Amino acid sequence: MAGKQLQKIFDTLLAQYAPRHWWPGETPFEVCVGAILTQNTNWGNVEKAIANLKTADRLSITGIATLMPDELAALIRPAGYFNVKATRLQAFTAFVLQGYHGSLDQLFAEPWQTTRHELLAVKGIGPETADSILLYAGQKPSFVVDTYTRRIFSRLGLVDEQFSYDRLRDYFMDRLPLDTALFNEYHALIVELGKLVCRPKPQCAACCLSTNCQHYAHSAG
DNA sequence: GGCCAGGACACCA
DNA sequence: TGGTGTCATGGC
Repeated sequence: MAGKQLQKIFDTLLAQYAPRHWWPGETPFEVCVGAILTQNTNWGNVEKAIANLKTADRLSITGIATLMPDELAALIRPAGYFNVKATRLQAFTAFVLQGYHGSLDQLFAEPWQTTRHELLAVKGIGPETADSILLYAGQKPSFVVDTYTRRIFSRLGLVDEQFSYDRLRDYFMDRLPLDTALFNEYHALIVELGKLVCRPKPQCAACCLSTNCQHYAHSAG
């Protein structure tokens, strides 16, 4: 029943916005970098940081791992929190180098639940970042929950806004088939809707649910 | 000039 | 276990 509801919401979003073809990133490693850099940051800023890494020919596991922390921080400065994220990027590259000989293919060859557990043990990789890496870089069926997911589905009355990350994630994974393509598109569509209409402090519940809301033009800027 | 953006972590009660 | 402060740039 609830699964059908989630499927219907997905179908509605897909009809409204069309496939989003996520994640923006030319390689799995670029997706991993983007997942870390986008933490609490506008994607446009992340693109600038990634462009800097490409220009410096440092968008690779060893390229990032062998930079001095302050040099890496300077390159990713546009993404914000650059000192914190430089540490996190190097923690991730060290993890892949030490545990998997620098090979993402080897990392993703494990059972993905094991990979998730290991990713969460890397300092600076929380649940959303781990799930983004698994889903969009590793093509594993791990549903990604983000701020928009929480806002939208709590305002729809389907979940409690106070749900933990894992409980919210379980809500989707217990009700949808473990389908990588479905999870990929579902999260992308949620973000698309969220960016357009889901403001942190809506004037009414419809502000995050439909572009037809009378407040939409105002709240969406 | 303030708000917001595709979080995570340390610290404290 | 839950709440709060910190990390920071750039667009609107």
